[in-house]
Amino acid sequence: MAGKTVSLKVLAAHLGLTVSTVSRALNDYADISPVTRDRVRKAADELGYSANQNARRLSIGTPETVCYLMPRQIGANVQPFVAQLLAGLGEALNDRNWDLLVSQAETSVGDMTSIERLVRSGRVAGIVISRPLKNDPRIKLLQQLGCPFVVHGRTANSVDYAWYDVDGEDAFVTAINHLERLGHRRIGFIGAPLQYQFAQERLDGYTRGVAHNGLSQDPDLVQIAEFTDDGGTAAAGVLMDLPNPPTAIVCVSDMMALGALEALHARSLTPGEDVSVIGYDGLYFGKHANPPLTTLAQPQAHAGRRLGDILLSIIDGADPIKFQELQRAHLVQRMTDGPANVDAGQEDVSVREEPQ
Amino acid sequence: MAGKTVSLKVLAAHLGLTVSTVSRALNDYADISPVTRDRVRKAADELGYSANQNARRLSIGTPETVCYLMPRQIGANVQPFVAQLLAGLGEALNDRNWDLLVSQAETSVGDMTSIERLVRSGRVAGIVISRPLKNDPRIKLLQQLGCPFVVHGRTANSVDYAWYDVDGEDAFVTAINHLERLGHRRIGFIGAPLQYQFAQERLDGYTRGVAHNGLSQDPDLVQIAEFTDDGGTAAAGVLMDLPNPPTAIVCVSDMMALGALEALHARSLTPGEDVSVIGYDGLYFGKHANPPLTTLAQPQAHAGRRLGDILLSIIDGADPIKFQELQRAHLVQRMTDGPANVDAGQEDVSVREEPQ
DNA sequence: AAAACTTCCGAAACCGATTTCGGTTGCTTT
DNA sequence: AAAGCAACCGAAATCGGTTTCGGAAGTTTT
Repeated sequence: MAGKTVSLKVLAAHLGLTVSTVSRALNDYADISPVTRDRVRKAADELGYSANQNARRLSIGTPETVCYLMPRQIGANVQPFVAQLLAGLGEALNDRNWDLLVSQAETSVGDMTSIERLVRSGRVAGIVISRPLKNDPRIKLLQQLGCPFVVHGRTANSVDYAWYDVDGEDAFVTAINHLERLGHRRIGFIGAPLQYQFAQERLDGYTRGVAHNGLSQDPDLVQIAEFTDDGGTAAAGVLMDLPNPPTAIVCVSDMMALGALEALHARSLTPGEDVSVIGYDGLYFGKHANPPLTTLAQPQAHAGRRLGDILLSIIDGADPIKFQELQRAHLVQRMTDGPANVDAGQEDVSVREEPQ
Repeated sequence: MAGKTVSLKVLAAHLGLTVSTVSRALNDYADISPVTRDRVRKAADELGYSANQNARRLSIGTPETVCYLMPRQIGANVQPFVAQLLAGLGEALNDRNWDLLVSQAETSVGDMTSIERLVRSGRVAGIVISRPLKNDPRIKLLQQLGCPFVVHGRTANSVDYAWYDVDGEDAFVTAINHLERLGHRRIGFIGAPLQYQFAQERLDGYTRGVAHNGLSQDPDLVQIAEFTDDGGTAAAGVLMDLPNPPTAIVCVSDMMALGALEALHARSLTPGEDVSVIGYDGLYFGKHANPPLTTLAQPQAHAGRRLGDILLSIIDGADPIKFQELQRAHLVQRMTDGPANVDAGQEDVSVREEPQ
């Protein structure tokens, strides 16, 4: 049971049949008698036969494999969502016994050449890409190659391909509305470089929410920084050192929000009391932040599964533009949102509600 | 340039050569004249030819692919290290143009059958598995199958296969020594279920460190709980409600340590002052915990790269038992370790050193 | 100028499956 | 009993490459 790999040929010899008969028996062809079919099945089990996939896929003409293109690290950042996404993707593929390949390139031109090779060499039948740029060249390439794909996120012009995204703009409108109800009139925004579409969307949401509620549109309230916790710290520092600092800050990511909290601590301001902070991502760790971070959570577990299903549908011939799914983020209230404190910037801890 | 896939045959026809000549030209055979070689190369580029990998690998007899077996979620836990590990693995494989497959199974018997299929169907030339059980059946299976593999972590008996691990036992001795120097005499241990070998190792380190330093060996100081933050909270609760609670706690993971911090807060104890807490993993997020978590960090980025290199060496024929690499964890001091406070359990915030 | 080498390329087997097509059996029709 | 019809299986082509082997040119040796 250990030794040599058992091919269709040796299995056939073992049974006194030909390879074609054995193959058809294993693949449930109608012209094989039930008794030989069962006999073949049994022998295959005993000998531990499993069809060579390279041969099989060469023959049937599809690699039965899709590829997830891992996003490069942005900054020194980890990507905690990758594991969950892969789990969901794998689940969708497992139902068909397809394989999941992961690929990553150092550079963005590396991405381009590696996509082209993956497709041209017949290794993958479809590709999932994450976190596209505003105008992402990979999408045009995939379209030119005629390779089925689905995007986790969107680009600026997202009409002619399949994507699954969380509505960042809507989420930020929600956040602004929430803060407005808490009495905030000057709300700061900490953003990421606008080459990423998600960064633009969330800024759009902020802008719309602020305008819609008639809040301050002071351009100084918008701070773009490096997409890391340190970036968040720096941006929050700028905001709080403004002559007229905001009473609340929304951040494009939890990581940046965590950084922002540090800036508040450094100024002896209490998040959620002196200044409200809302992050984005719903990272589990935010629960243990100081204080626990209020955030806009996305249903990550679901994303992988859906991306897989969508991609398989497209490979099966469905029209890509039928798959443009927008999920809503939902507000997870923890401890960093609270009523506006108009004295922010001055120490005023008398309004704390928590006992002890 | 978009349309049909260009095979060796059409490339040969385009050039007026035979497939065998073209193939040998592309593979640098000596019996092809430099001029035709260059001519072939150029045409291949222009037509965007890329050898079909299923055909190629069938022919050369190796899948040129390795598989990473994703660990199942333990508890409701995320696995932030997976992305980094995959990045390192991919890097090692990229050097040879090999592919990286990821696979995951719901159950542990699912793991067994999926390993067997992956190997028997010739899809992978080697496998990486993470976080083995004390006595992990997957290892025996892989050995029986004759499939090259390397383990990220170790089992109880780890003499006859390749592994890469961080020395959890040594790390916990280090932690205990550190706490002893800070004056702690009663140190609690929050562990995970001992079916995982890493859980046993870290407990062993704790036991050895405590014995070596002549500290309290009260069995009540050892608490095993679910491998989640809530498990950590529960275990820390038990410890602190002891008649004679510890002045410090070491935890088998950062996640459990974060949970432990919650238990301390609930009792109005200040981590790092009233009770010291040391985690394990070096999660980046610990930096933003309340307060920032002191931890034993492991060099995760390195792990993937090494695992990939080791596996490739074994596939090349190297002896697996030559690759048994033990990395050291190092203490990252943040804010949750401090001098022993013998009044722990009673509220005493007068010794805080931090201003404001 | 014939023999002996090189140099370079084509023919064909092979990797391990799938799938079409055709040909035996054995059994039912008249 | 001859013809017709299922049911069942084998032969062979095919997928797209790699690799061995042999042979036709062109060059050098005698």
